[in-house]
Amino acid sequence: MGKETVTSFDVAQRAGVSQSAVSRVFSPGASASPKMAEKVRKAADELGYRPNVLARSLITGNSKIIGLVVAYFDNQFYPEAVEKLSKSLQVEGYHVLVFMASNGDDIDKLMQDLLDYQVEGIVLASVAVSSNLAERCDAAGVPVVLFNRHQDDDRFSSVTSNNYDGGRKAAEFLIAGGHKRIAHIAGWEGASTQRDREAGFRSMLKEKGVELFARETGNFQFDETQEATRLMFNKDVVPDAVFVTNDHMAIAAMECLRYEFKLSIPDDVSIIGYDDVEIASWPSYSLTTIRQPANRMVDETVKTLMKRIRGEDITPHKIEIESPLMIRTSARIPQGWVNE
Amino acid sequence: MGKETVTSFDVAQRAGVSQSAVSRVFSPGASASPKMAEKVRKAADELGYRPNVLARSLITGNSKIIGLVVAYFDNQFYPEAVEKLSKSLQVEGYHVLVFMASNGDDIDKLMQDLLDYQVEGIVLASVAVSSNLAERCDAAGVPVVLFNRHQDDDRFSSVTSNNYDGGRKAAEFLIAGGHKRIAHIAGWEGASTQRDREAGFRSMLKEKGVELFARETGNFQFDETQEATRLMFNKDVVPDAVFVTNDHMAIAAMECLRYEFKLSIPDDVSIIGYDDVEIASWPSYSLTTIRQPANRMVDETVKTLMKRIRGEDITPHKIEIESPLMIRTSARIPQGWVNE
DNA sequence: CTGAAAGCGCTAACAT
DNA sequence: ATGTTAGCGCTTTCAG
Repeated sequence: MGKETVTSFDVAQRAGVSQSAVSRVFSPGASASPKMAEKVRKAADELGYRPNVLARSLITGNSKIIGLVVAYFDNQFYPEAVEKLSKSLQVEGYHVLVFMASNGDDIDKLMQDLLDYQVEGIVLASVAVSSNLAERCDAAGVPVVLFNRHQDDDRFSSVTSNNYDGGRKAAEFLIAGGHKRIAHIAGWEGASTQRDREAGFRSMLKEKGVELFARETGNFQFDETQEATRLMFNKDVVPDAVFVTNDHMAIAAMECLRYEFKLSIPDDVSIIGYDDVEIASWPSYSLTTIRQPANRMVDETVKTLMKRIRGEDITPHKIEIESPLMIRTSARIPQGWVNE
Repeated sequence: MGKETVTSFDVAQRAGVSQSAVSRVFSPGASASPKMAEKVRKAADELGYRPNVLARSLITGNSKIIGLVVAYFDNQFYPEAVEKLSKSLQVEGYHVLVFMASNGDDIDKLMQDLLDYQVEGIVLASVAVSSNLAERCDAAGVPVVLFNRHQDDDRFSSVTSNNYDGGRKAAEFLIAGGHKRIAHIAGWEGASTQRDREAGFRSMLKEKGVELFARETGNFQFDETQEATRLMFNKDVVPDAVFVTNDHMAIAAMECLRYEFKLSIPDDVSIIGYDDVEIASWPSYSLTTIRQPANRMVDETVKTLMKRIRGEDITPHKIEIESPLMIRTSARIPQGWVNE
């Protein structure tokens, strides 16, 4: 086990130049003669020198690291998004420091830890945070973007799909399909996505004069969703359609409906989800769902972050991405339906 | 947007003590009188002071960050593992800096970047690395553990399941089930997991005097696996059982077999996977598979890393975790089969 | 274009 | 137990 650190000083010595010359050669906007650069590069290679990013950031203030807080990977939407996010950030020269928020963790504390690492930006995936922390991030000049959530706090940017509209589309499709007993299985009500999707869903129902037939909560959890499904279908009269708040939960419901209740989808009951995760398109589910475009959401997240880091655009934005209905076969297709 | 950094110096001033006193109060094994600690804490709180981890690490040499390189999240096994890994490391006071290796990326370069961040350890999930890099990590005193892969290079620790044995179990189960045309769909052959699982599988086949009926490659990819499946089943005589190298691919194969070939599982063909990801247990698949215990693998990874970081145990180890057969219904269950 | 010198925020001897 | 003094490895004025 070796631990001899090769410093810019060592390189300077070997190349017969000053230490600051070495620094220049390894800095982006450097001014060094080709000859010098050559000498230095050679010496560096021979010694196996590489600049210490941490030392650099201490002085420049640019750690080149972005903090990411994410609650869980069960819902496939998140690993998908995180993979894309990480890759996008990498091409910008940034890297992601991950904080997994275990259930019941103090998010504020996590974010403090994050700030201690001198992150240049923070993305919060599916977690909310106190306004006290918002304050601190603001004070530290660290931009925060909420991914797939939004909060009223004006200090945060957020990137979501148009959840309200998505909810409306789900309702419209189900109603047009001639369903008479339309139900909803909800996620955790503290989440803005849940509230917005449901609000949109209900607004369309109302507009068409349709009453919500039943409602249960699955809390974004697979098991709890199955429990909710049982509650909903252990009745004399059961729904003929259900809008489930996300695909992960929708699939839980489908498994339960098919294998415990022996119901046929969509003949006995139509299911609509939200997200359009990879799994949704597998033939076993062929889930009709509202597509939440992870790619575009990530692009906007990165763009927002970079702008704010570069100080180009200081004001937080709430970005909403359009989410199309992906028609597959888990929900009855209305006669003559023409998708917008 | 503020950016006034509060330093230990500011706190010292306000508390009327020396700067090093502040440092001591915020250091683990500090020696500070209760009174002093009190004063300092108060001043720190009022100013919103928090130690700069990067500055600290510059001097202590402990960045408290672990580098993670991971290739993809498509295979659910990885997000599961990464979530657990991140959480475990967090309780040890470490955090994970993620590098996503896009296909075709130069892993060596990625690892160099990682080293530039002064990571204290590196875990490589499903990627291999040149011995040149092994050299550098060794020189830098940074322990590397291969997760779910192994390499012959002695400088790396590795944590895998007992893939060879797992392959044997799969074959044994299929043979005992009376299958006559046993096939294999392989992953990328550069991966040790693939080689080991297949080697074990074949060794048991041989032992029982059974010939491998067919073999195709799915390259760990969903689509390619479906292509491989088509190749294999667009024949007059087709397999009556197939061992697929991992669950992710096994599910791809099942989708193809059921919905394109209208085959019944396990009546027409038995399927065995490997990993036991969450999805495998869903009723739609009820996949018989070799369980690769992510929990234990992560525990061993963290343990190995911590030991080496603390300098307690310098020698790299190759750890193999036992992997039990999870019997579900995707493969015919042999008459009177008794699981070990 | 290059070198000398200062200092980023902190910890760790070394004194007291 | 506390303060003083050196740096960690680097970037960045400032002279030359």
